[in-house]
Amino acid sequence: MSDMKTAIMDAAERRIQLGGFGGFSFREVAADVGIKSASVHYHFPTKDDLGAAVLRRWSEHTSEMVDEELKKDPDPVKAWTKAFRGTAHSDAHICPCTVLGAASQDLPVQVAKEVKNFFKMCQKKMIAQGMSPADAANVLSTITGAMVVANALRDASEYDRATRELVRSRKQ
Amino acid sequence: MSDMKTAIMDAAERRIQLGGFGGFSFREVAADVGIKSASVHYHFPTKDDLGAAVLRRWSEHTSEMVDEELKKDPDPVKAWTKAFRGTAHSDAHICPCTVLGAASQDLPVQVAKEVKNFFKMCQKKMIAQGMSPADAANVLSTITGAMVVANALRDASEYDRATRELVRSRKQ
DNA sequence: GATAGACTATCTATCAGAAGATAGTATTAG
DNA sequence: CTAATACTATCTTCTGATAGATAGTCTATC
Repeated sequence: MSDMKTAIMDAAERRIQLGGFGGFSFREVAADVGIKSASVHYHFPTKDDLGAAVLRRWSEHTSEMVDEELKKDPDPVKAWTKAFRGTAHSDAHICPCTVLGAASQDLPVQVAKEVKNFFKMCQKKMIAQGMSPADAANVLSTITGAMVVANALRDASEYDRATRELVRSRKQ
Repeated sequence: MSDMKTAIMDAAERRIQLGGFGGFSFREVAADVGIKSASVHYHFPTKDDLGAAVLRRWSEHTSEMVDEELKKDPDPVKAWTKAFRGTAHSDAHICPCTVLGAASQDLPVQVAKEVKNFFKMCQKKMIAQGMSPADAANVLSTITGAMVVANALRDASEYDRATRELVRSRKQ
């Protein structure tokens, strides 16, 4: 993948995190990376393509991140909580799949499918790591919602408050 | 409040639930209620005004709904879980404050403030009902995230799976 | 009771800006 | 030379917003 293609995806990812699919334009992304909007179309023919590519990369990235965390601590709940915590405490504050998941009914099919795949990946991976389907659903919802609430309240520590309790009760 | 003003807010609320703040236009809302876009401006001068009004009404409505649930069952966790469950299983599938909370960094200040107020209201009310601040943060995040995940997966029963576990573990 | 004025709600028409997308052209590296 | 990359220029459509006209309703005064 070319540097420019990566830079475009970085910019688009950031803007999706801030304002969702309708919250970014080819012109904004182009300005972010220092080219013209028509040139973005060269790398990603349509907006759908760009959005889907960003989400697919995020999903792969998240999967790898969780694997890394699991090497440090074998508890899957802790691994997932910690992986999402990194996002909640980053400048972006929230994961792009969560932003689009909340508004997924108005998304182009191609993009909505990637959103769906992200959450499916999370659940399947959790279950493969030994969690029950019920626990997987609960943990995924809690860390997802914690990002949303923390983002809305503009207080990243809200993520820790919501998830600390979760990890504690589950350790028993 | 006039019937037309209510109808406009109903239409805007619905469209916010589907696609967020950028996901609706004056023309769409106007068409939904059978008037022209300029007439919507008569009732709500700016888009910010309309969005903020919708969220404020939703917040009040939610507060009342929880009060109703509490009359049937004094357990606040159950009351909140049930109130949000109604939204998750409705046609809209998700609460407008959650949609905008996920993308709240790109919102007009007036609207972002209403989103913040909604989540603050939820937490304060939970604590006033006897929940600990940690439990309030955890429950609010879980039911919020459950709506997002269920919406993304296009499966409302996912809300039940995520929250059933929560209610069980908390009852002890 | 009738009439003048004000208010309410909607309309038509229009604006300036931004959006996604395309065609055709230029530049540059191998 | 040619292939990859980025450009200029442009199109159409949609957006929030405003100005001004119109019709109906309410109210207060004569």
